[in-house]
Amino acid sequence: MQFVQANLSRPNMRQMAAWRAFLTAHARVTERLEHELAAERDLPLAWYDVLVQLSETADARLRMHDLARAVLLSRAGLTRLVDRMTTAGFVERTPCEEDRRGTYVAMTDEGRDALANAAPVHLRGIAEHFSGLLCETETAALEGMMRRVVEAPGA
Amino acid sequence: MQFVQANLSRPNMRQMAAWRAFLTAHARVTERLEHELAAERDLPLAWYDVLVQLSETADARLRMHDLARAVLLSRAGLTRLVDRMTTAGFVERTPCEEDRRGTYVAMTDEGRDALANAAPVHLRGIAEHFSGLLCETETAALEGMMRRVVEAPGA
DNA sequence: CCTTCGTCGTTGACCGTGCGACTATCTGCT
DNA sequence: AGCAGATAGTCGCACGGTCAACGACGAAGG
Repeated sequence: MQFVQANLSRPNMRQMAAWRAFLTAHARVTERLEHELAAERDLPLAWYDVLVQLSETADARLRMHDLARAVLLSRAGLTRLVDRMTTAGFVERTPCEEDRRGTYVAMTDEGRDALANAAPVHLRGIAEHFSGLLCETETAALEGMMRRVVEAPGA
Repeated sequence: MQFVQANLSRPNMRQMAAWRAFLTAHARVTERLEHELAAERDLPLAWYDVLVQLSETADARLRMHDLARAVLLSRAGLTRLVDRMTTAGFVERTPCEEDRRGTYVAMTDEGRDALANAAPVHLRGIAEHFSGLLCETETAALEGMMRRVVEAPGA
């Protein structure tokens, strides 16, 4: 295991095969999930993501900046996404008292309903198209690898 | 291993953790690669992808339809991408004699140069941000999992 | 031969995202 | 207190993507 970081110059053939499989797997799965959610609940995946992130906080609200990091979006992109979700009635903006530059995004009851409604579809999709295809050992191994990739000193 | 497909209803906590790690890993890695290639060679990743696909064929040309499938893009999207790459001089369109509806996209010498120039940067990036973080066993395991996901009877 | 249907590639209208610039605000230092 | 620099969120712009519709062409059947 101490030679894991050895080959830093060029991936060999096996490594490239794994890399490509990784890319297409991601593309296929997200595509399937996106389509299912759009077809069965008429909800974009990005919206679902926002609702999930909000639902996992104690008071169902998050600062724009933190929410942007959580949903893998630029702050500018999130501004508009929250705009749309606000007019749809799923979230609302509230000013931040502690830091008057900031804005909280809070989930509305309507948003909570939409999430509760969409969650089963999405979770079933994940199980069907991803988790269900991996045994326990593999799942654990995958999480380890992915965590390492995420936490690598990248940028 | 015969219970792999067992839990098809909802992912458990470990499975969700793996799923999320998978998502963020993909986002982080592609983001890093995209930025590196843009910064060091001023080449979008999508352009690089097209050039790679073309370079891997016998005569360095591909029908629009096939190219679209290869780079995970809609045909409409590819039309515009090829438009831009044509004005940049990296590829050129040639009519298809066998089927006069069709169009071939062929890589130009300039395109070949751009690819040769960009490849080291991109491959180093893959090695540094992905392959290099996985040992041989893990790489093989990952490829197996991803292949299974891709080939699952999805849509 | 001609019709019908499917396929190939392109185009127009529209949508969503990232980047850079900008304002407002906070923080740390003198 | 006052100033410099960092940070939060928004906005204009350009880019790149999808969807629906279209014209051109090929394939199958009468």
